[in-house]
This record gives sequence, C-alpha cells and structure tokens, in this order.
Amino acid sequence: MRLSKYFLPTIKENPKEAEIVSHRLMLRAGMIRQASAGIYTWLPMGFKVLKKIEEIVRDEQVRAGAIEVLMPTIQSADLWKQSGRYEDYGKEMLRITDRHDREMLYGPTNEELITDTFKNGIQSYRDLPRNLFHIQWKFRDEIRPRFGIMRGREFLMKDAYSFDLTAEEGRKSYNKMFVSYLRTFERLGLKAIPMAADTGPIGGDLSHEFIILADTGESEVYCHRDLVDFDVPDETLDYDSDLTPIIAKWTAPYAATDEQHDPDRFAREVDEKDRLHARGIEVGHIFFFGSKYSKPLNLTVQDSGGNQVAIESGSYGVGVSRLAGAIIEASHDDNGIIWPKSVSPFDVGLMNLKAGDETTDTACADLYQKLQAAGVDVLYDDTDDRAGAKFSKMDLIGLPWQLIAGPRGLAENEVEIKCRATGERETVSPDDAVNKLKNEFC
RNA sequence: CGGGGCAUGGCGCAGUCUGGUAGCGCACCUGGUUUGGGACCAGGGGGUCGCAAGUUCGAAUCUUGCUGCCCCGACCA
Repeated sequence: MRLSKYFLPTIKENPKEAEIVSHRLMLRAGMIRQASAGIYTWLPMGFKVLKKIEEIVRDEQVRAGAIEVLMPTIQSADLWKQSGRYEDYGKEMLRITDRHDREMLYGPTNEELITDTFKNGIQSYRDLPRNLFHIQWKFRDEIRPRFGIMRGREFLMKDAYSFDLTAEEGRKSYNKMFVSYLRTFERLGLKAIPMAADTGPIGGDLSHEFIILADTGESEVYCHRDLVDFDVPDETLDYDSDLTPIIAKWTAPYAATDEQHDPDRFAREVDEKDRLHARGIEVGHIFFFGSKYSKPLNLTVQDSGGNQVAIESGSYGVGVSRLAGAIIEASHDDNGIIWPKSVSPFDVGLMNLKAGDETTDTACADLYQKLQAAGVDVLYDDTDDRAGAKFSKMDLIGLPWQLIAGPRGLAENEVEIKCRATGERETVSPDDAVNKLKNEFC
C-alpha cells in the first residue's frame, strides 16, 4: 500500500480525551475514531489489526474442535424472559422496541440464543459433545465506558458454547478451551496467565480469567513468577488427548486477581523471590456452568438409558476488540506502538526519505515491488513529507520493520533496516534487505 | 448513578471574571528556500463560539433550561 493513496489520519498531538496509552496511540496512529461514548469507527489500519486478531482467535477455536456459526446482534426478549435474565441484566442491556411494539434487545451475550438454537438441532446424546462459537459485535450499555476500545459499549467478542452429556465430559470441553486460549494469546504475542475467577452473573462453579500483564492494566494481580514463562503447547497438540496434565501444571501455582487474592495463602505458597505483583488486563474468560441455561430452556436429550437429562454447558469468551488495545498496552514505547509480527497491520514500512528524487524513487519502487512479490505486506511512505516526519510517523504506527532508503545511502548502494522493537539498525544492500525481510515473514 | 470538569476552525488551546461582533500554535492551500528524527520565510482558506430561550442598543462572555463528551468511584469481555 502506498501511503499517498491510503487513509491513515495520524495525529501529532495527544487528544485530550484519551488518558491511557492504548487509547492515545490508537487515536494518534489513525486506527480508530470515536463515534459516540464507547462506540468507535475502525479506520483502515485498526480494522486490519482487528481482522488479524480475529483470524488467530478463529484459527485456534477451530483447531480445538469448535464449530463456527454467526448469531444475530438483535435478539428477541422472549428467550431472555425464559432464562430469567431479562430482569437480571438490568440497565446494561440495550432494549429496543420494533414497529410492532415487540421487545427486542441488542445482545450483550448469547447463552440463551445458542441454547435455543442448539436445542432445535439435536436429537439424542449421540449428537454430543459439540462446541459452537461465533465472533460477533455485542453491546453492553456500560454506566461509564472508558479506556477507548478497552471498555467500549460496543465490542467484538468471540464466544463459544460447549454442550456435553455429563459434567465430566463438560470439564473436558472446558479444558480444551483453556488450552486453546493459552495458544491463542501466545500467538498474539501476549503473556496471558489463567487465574481462578469469580463466576459473576453468568453463574457456575468453574471459571478462569485470562489476564495479560501490562503496567497500565486495570486490575491488580498476584501470581507465581513461573507462570510468566511456562511453555504453551505447540500446534501438534492432540486436543482429544488427556489435557489434564497441562491444566494441572497451569493451575498449580498461585495466581489471583485483586478480588480473589488471599495474602496469607500467597505468602505461604510462594517464596518471596517468586512473588509477582503486577497489573493486568482481562482478555478472556471461561465458565463451566452446568445446566444453568439448559434447564430453564428445556435443553435435554435422551441418554443411553432412555432418560431425559439436561445438557451440561460452558461458555468461553475472548474480547477481540479489547485485545487490540491490550496488545498495545503490553507493547509500546515513548515513540508509539510496537506490533507483534502476528497482528501488525503491515509487515514492513518502506520509507522514501526523498520522494521526488529520481534515484530514491526508482530504488524504492523496486524495493516495494520485490517485497510485495515475495508476499511481504508493505506500507510504502512515498509522500513528500520530510524525513523526520516519516521517522516519527513510522515509529508511531509501530510496524515491526522499517526499510529506510535515502539518496545518501543509495549512492553507496545501501539502505537501512530498522527493527522497531529493539531500535537496532543494519546497513545492507537493497537486494540483501529484500532477502532478509522475506525470510522474516515468509 | 454519586463526585469533579470540559464544549471556541481538522487537533491542542487563549479570550468568559470586567458584554462591543473572534485569536494563537499545529495541520491545510500557494510560492520560495530547505531536506536522515514531526523545517524556515512570505502569502492564503476555513469558525451560525454545543443547542434553545432570555436579559441588553449589543452576548463566545451574563441568566435559565437542555444535549454531548472526559476524569475519579461502584460495575463489567
């Protein structure tokens, strides 16, 4: 993409409404614009990041055996009345009346709808287990939206729902999602730590929050230092194998959020040198809640003995849009964003330091063409901005690699490659630059 | 929902106390000089001062009502 033809409205100064780093940087880097409180438009670069995050989340869900569906954003109130949550949810639920005066709502979550959908699609215990997920926009009318995309009212969320015949089987489904989350967050370049969680309004007795560590996180967390560097299962993992050793390993060390924290236990179980007290952001939450929804909504099947039994369920959420902000919170410096390779909107930022100069224009066009041909996604700054402005902007938007070409270097057949994360620069020939970047991404 | 604050050109702000018909920096356009970390000079375009009513000869400024947004708290992916 040539920057001169793109839509990337960056801002030099800090917008006054943005308090936390990710919000500031997302506005400044031209990723999002606020449409109204807690509701945002995703500009091209933000949208690219969002799609990349979504794709990784999807990929790991499918790998773990979940099946994708897409449920609507607008739901009828009927099912919610049946489950009893129409009243429970309170003002957070955005209620809408259609032209026939029917009560509708903009879905804050989908347990009711998926349960009803699933009920109509299965006949017997032989249709179990299943795990259905979708990635859809949701709306919760937060009292006070804040932190930009991190606590918006409208947000993109992946939620999965497991259906099993027995609680024991249900635990297995829960474990699959647990492991799937470990893999998902690792691929997103994050250190996510599962922590035993309160089950909140969704209910149930088994629940973990996945927290990523970031200095600016909204909650305080306490855990054993080892958790930060635990290995995550690779893609050869068989999800149908026994996952309990993995779960056991990850849940053995102490890990708790502020609300669940027990200082005495922490002191007792964790050596002083291993105690980690940090801030974190919740990016995923998994629940096993048994028959809480299947009972009121009559989701039952016949088991092998001919008895009608209520299905055992769990639900598993990932805040996809929140992750865009969370990744920035975990990965930035004073100059701007530092994207992990897997979600960066472009792979390489090519900078023409003197647009209009025939030598640099030709050399840059050549680099651009060769990298594109090699499958590297390049943002080519071909504008006639000054060099300084280009450096600042490129650092701000945080692409992992910068390829810098100016008349001075090109006279010696040299260009520079700069790694955004480390700031290291290397002077190489244009051909070597192409090969090096190709290897980095292909 | 409790407490605090803001609303003036695309962004950041001054002007409001003490009413006299709108200004600064950045951005933008034109020309020139520049050109490796957000340049310089000159010229220029752009604002019903959040909305509504009121007071007044006259309102960005005073009064009343409304709306939007931000920050702290309780609540949440």
